Amino acid sequence: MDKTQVASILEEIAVLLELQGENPFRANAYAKAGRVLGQLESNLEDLVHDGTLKDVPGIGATLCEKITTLVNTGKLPFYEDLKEKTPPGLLQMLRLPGMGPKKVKALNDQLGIDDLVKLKTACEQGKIAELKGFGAKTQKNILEGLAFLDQMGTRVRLDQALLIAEAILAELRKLKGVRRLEVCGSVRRRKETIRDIDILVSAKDAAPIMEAFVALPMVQKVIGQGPTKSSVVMSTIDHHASRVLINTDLRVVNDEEFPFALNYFTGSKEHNIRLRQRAIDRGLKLNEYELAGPKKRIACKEEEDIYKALDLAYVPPELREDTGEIDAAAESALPRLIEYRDIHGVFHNHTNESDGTATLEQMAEAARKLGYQFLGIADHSQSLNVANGLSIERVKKQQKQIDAYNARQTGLHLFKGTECDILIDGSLDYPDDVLASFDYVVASVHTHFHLPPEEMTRRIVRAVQHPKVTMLGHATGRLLLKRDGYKVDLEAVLQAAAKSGTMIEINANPYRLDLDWIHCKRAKALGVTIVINPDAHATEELSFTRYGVDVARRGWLEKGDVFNTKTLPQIMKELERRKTRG
DNA sequence: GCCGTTTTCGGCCCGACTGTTTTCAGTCG
Repeated sequence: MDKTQVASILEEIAVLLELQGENPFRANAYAKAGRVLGQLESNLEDLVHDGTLKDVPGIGATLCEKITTLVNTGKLPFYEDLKEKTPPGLLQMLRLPGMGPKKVKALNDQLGIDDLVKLKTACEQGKIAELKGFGAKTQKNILEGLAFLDQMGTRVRLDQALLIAEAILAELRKLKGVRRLEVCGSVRRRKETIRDIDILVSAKDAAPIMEAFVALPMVQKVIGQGPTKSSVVMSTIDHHASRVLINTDLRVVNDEEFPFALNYFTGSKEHNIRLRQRAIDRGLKLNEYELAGPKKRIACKEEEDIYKALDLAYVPPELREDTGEIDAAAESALPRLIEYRDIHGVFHNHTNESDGTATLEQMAEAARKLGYQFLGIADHSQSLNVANGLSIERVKKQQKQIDAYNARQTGLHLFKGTECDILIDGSLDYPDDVLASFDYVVASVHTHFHLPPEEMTRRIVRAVQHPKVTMLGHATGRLLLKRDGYKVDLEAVLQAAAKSGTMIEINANPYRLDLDWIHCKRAKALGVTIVINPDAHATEELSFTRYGVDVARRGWLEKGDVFNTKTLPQIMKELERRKTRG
């Protein structure tokens, strides 16, 4: 059983324990261990086998033993028993806003309610309002929540959250009295999926801001409205015409408090706990309103000042995941993170010759307008019929078209590429002489997703080792919130890439964001070069690149770690070198 | 269940808001 599966079981155990009425701190220990495992860079199997698992912070003797059992046998009797004891309907009930483990347990114990249907009936019969600790309002809220549950997804993608967050900021910015404003939380940290949006505003008078916020046209439902905090459900239609619903909180503080609140609400929780501990070690107190010693406050105008006051270099939001950033900040060893403006062009893009919507000319013009020095054209290869993959004849025709374009000297250079399918056995979809006609080759898996992990790993490693392969496309094939990646031993893939000098792509399509940020650090440590590609199928999708830069930043990558930060002459030289090598 | 350069027991972030209550528990982030 792999890391992700173990992590999700631990988090499920935490919920089940809470529903049993267990000590919440015990439950939290499982949840925390789950999160820690989810962020582990190294292979869980390795930690288990060399006995270093218990050295991972948050994992003690008991959890070490349970995790070991899970990894080795794929089962855990403790977990099975817990699941046996807990009706699955209780977990559904927890999804209702305002319903936590205590209330669910009370309903189950006192009324025997163990699923959403029974809950709805009890509400309609007025039985909930009669219970101690419940009332008419709670009963009504449950009914409203039940009606809402069907349309309410749990998380949304980063691009969807940013669409809403940026629209809200634009509206709030217009209001009189607003001094500073910022989106906080996981959106500011640029996590790949988002559960809720946190907006922070500083103003002298909070009330009018609150009023305007809950009256925004995107607001579908007001969950709560207090003097300094409001909570609503926002609704909008995204670029692909699908409805997006997301919880959004607004906090209003005064301007002196703004940097502290900004820091606090940006999180992550684990990062905040470390910061607060560091404050305590210095005889200070840090919370969302102030950094203070026993006698007086330490003035901080900006968020940077808080880190400075704690003898730390400023930690960019993307790094605040408690994966060593505080120690690095203390030693002035933080990376100088890559920025969007460092990118001079991208390699993995499609035209209407395969499954894109724009012509080669249109894609080139869009890239030129973005200020890129180059654009790589990488349409699908011959066997991928569903995506109108290019026959060898059509490849030759497209390459002539590219030569003709480059001869015109528009200021943008087009590279001849292909997104070449990795066939089931790890061989490539064009013969070597055709592969040699491209400037570069992106190799990707698009078929046979369900191979056994060993076979999938062998397949991808073989492709990575192929001398004509320049870079590996979307390493796991995941589609966020839709489809898990194929089962592959990424460590083996990264090691193979390091050895053969093959690059690994961060696919910046917001559905993918694959390679995941977690693996970027490991790739860097192994000396693998990363390349950020939008996988654009339309001119406007070239802008996906920004999300790939976000992933790279979360993965501690610097300009020098990413191939497409190099200038056109440098890239031409490097691609030429690779061609003559193979 | 985890953790410890004050502790091997007794903490574990803590404040805002809601709804139920006459002082507070539960939920959420």
